[in-house]
Amino acid sequence: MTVAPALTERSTRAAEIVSVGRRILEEEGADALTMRRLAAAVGMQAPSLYKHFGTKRAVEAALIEHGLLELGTALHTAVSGGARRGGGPVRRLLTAYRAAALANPALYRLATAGPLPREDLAPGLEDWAGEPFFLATGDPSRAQALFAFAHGMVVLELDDRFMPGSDLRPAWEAGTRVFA
Amino acid sequence: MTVAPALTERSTRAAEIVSVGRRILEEEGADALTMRRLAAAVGMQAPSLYKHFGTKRAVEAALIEHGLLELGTALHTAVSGGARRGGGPVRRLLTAYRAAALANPALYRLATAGPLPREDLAPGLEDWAGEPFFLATGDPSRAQALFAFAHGMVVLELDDRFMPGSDLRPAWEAGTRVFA
DNA sequence: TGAACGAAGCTAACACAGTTAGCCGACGTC
DNA sequence: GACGTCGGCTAACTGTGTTAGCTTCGTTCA
Repeated sequence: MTVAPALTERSTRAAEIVSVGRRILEEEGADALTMRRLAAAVGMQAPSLYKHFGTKRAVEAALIEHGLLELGTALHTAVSGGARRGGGPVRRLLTAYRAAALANPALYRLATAGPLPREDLAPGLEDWAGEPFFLATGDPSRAQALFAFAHGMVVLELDDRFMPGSDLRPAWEAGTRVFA
Repeated sequence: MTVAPALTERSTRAAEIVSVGRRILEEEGADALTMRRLAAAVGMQAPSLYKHFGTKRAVEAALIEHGLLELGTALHTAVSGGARRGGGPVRRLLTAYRAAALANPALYRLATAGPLPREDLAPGLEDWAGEPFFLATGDPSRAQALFAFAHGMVVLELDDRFMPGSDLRPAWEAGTRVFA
């Protein structure tokens, strides 16, 4: 369970579409990820996209795979990185989680908010990406609670839901202390 | 700060629109809350809605006010409800939070996910609704962390993001113990 | 009493979203 | 050489939020 699952295989053209889609997502935000916009960026007309992906959700599912893979990679290395790095596993996990999420906000939201198209995802990927929470806590329920805290912090920060201008490091610190 | 702020005043027609909108939201979900659908339900054409609300976001802001008011009310009574009820303030707060959120999932999401149109909200409402987290913890950073945990749990549960079929009570219990 | 005016409805229309139908050229295979 | 699939195209449909412009009704004011 410690090696990342392989992503769904795609033709080179499909892979190119996903890659361009990701660039749009990061550079222009989720609203810009439109079938027409995506098609134009890859050099075709919108309906032609449907020769490669059955629906927009399927394109998003491919992007979600990349998001989960990167997030999972960051969390696994953080948790398994031994005593060399500072703090216990919970602290390292939370630090890595926040950094990975804020590095690609749009991809993070796509991958973690809204319903998950599990049938379009590489098998085992979701479990693998979430495994570090169990590794850091040693208990399924605590893992879920810790995941909820981390996701809540990130999503509330991205949505600017905390009091405007408040420094969030103490809140992360409070959560870290409480869960460690 | 302990009495709920007054909501934005509205004409009777505008109030009716909001009330109908809320019914649609709860009975048919967020996707069904369409300007045409809403207008039809209230007995008019879609463009006529713009005589009462400048934009769909404004209608949603009115609904958000109701959501924040109800959520805040539930949290305040939970926190201020003395030793009569079981557990400490954190436990009572989290229990009330989950119950209020799951009672009206669509309204909860509208009120807590995505960017908040603060300029369209009754002044003080947001602060007041979030105050119970401070009252239960006595510390701003712990309050933010606890809020993040609660919101994360609810939103992940609503999005069915936990392993399918998992009982979430232990996770809530773990969070409760950790923050109490 | 009548003129003026604002509030609140209407229809028509626009731009843009995802998506479908149907056509067509290039390519590989029997 | 025929055939079929792959991957592109255009045209078009439905549904979204929203705007422009017209009308109608009730109120107000000279």
